[in-house]
Amino acid sequence: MALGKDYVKQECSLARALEVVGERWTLLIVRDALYGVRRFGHFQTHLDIPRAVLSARLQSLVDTGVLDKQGHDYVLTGTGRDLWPIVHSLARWGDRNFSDRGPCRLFVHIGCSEPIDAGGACPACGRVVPPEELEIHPGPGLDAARQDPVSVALRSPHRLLEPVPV
Amino acid sequence: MALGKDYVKQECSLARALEVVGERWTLLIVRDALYGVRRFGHFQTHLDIPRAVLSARLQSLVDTGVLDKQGHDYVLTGTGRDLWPIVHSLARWGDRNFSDRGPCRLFVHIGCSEPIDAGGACPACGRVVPPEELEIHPGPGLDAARQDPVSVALRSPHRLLEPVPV
DNA sequence: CTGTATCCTTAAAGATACTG
DNA sequence: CAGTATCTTTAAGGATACAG
Repeated sequence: MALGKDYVKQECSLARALEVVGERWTLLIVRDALYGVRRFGHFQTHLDIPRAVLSARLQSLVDTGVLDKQGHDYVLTGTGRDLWPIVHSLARWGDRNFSDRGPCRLFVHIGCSEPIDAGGACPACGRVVPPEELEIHPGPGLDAARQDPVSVALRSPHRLLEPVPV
Repeated sequence: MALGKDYVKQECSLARALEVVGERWTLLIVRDALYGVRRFGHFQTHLDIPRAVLSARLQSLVDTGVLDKQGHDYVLTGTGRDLWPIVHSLARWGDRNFSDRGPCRLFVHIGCSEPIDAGGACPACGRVVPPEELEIHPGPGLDAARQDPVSVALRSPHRLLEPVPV
């Protein structure tokens, strides 16, 4: 993010985190990765991001240890997967405050068949559920007349292996 | 953030949230506000941000309903206070993954005298504790030789009413 | 003290074409 | 398919001065 000399000195945890995931596009890339996207071209199709920018972001995420590059696949590390509750909470915050129709998508813990809460935890089992144990369903925030390409294309996020037409 | 035309169409909750708080500086400003900062000059001193940029960010946060301008004070709305667990989780993520000495600051629920967990909840009472009920203590991630100006200047974040020398 | 306005410099975004 | 390279435009950062 290049916040500049002063933030490093400030010894602020939040600033340090934002140096890693605070740049434009970065958290959207991480979200896609949490949904199971691994390939350059699939990120590109989904996000409609300039290739040069995507290249730089992926490189940076590899450098900081959020992604690991395995052949042509970018796969989340533990550090990266650890971002899931944050990504989820932020999306829910967006829903609560800037959507007049509620969430665009609903996440159901496959094991318990319960929708997870705003913090990403399953009310039934109490755990923060990682994305690979979730089913995605279209929510009321989506245009009802339109099918949701994401939730239609897959039930579990980790079946999102092909680029989905948006 | 001006992510561009496509994100709005994408009906993505996360993208919408990032349009509001995803720009550079914005989340740092929100964090300061959560710590009790309200005045233009205090944000400016703390963050060492150009006045023009700070002015634009504050205006934008007021426009989106994260802050409310009351006279010369910028005070968090419910929407803004609602960002606390997210800001806290992100900072903890930064600590866990990018600090070799642990968190820079520790947050203790005043009522229960218990440090809150990574999600911002108090282990004793189970609630997600809002910042005004927290005491800040310097953590091991801080340079031990240096006093932490934030935790020295105040015990509760909401006593951070004066600009603190950094 | 709280901003706005100006000017300059740098960096990032976007579009497009090209290579392994 | 997975990127690089180049070019243009736009936005942001930093310094400074000025007004309410």
